[in-house]
Amino acid sequence: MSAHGFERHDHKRCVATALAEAEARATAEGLRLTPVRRRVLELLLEDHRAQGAYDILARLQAEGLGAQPPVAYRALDFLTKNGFAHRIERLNAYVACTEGAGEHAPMFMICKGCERVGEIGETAAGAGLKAEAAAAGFAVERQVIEAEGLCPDCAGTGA
Amino acid sequence: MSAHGFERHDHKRCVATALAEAEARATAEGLRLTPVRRRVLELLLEDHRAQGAYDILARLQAEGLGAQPPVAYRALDFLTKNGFAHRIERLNAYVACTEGAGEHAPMFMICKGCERVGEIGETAAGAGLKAEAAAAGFAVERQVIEAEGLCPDCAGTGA
DNA sequence: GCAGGTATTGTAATGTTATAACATATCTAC
DNA sequence: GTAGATATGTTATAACATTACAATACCTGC
Ligand SMILES: [Zn+2]
Ligand SMILES: [Zn+2]
Ligand SMILES: [Zn+2]
Ligand SMILES: [Zn+2]
Repeated sequence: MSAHGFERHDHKRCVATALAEAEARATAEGLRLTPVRRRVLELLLEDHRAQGAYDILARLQAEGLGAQPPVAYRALDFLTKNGFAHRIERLNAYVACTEGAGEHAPMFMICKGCERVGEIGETAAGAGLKAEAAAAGFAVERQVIEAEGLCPDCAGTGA
Repeated sequence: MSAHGFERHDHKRCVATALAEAEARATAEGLRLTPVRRRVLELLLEDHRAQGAYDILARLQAEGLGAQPPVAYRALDFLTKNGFAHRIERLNAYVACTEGAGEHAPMFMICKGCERVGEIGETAAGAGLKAEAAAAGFAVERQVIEAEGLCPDCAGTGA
């Protein structure tokens, strides 16, 4: 089931799976999923909305896990560098990864109605981008593919 | 000459053409290309690098054209809304459009070596994005497609 | 177990990007 | 020339991000 995050689903299971996979991969690859990092991942997993670094920071502060911006940014850097989360450039915010595997260059769909962000792992858009870049002799190191609009639910309600 | 901005070219002509087209389109569509807006467009056209709002603001200040952030942001908003310039989300910065026509959803190639930004008007990436979104029932209003890496010149030098 | 190096966290200060809100001026249409 | 719309001037503040350095935790070899 190609979960892009908008369809109805058992989100508790969704969270549990993601967390378990993260733990497993961290162990396998010798990554240290420390308390702050793990907690930030949990916070991002709470729903499929993107959260800003300062939203995360506020939560950490409330829990006594860190008081200054670098605490949040460092955890988010760790999570994004290792593919547990992604940064949404359009929003200057972060979402938990819903595609599990390590390296990937996904595309995102950002709903202006409900603020959810859907992820698609490998896309025609990504392939197209690589092809265009190659044709121009451009060597791609990182790519950003984001669509902003209305998710199926929100488009239906005319919102 | 599908100018993506990286190839060698007569940049004076490049600027003159863009400016003339902007004037023409502004007149045709009843848009007001005021002194500040026109000057900001000129500043963006100076080269094919992206410039931050505060870079622009500094230039305006030096020229006595405006002293506060909103002056720069408003001009940039006008230019981007009307397709004379584009915002590069990855850089929180702005480039002049090199594709002339009105509505378009381009992709950008951001060089980490020389900081130039190349634009491609309509791309396979854009088409792919639309297709993926449609398949997911997502209604796209705006899209962001940006590749970061090395341009042909910079990739050659191993930089 | 303990020294020494590496990775992580704590904290203060600061830098950068962006907007809200409201006053004033300019343009356009009638 | 007056009214309404559009654009600009200005203050203040919000939102996002990093630098720099100190302290601690952790691993690893001995
Ligand atoms: Zn879920
Ligand atoms: Zn939605
Ligand atoms: Zn040029
Ligand atoms: Zn370059």
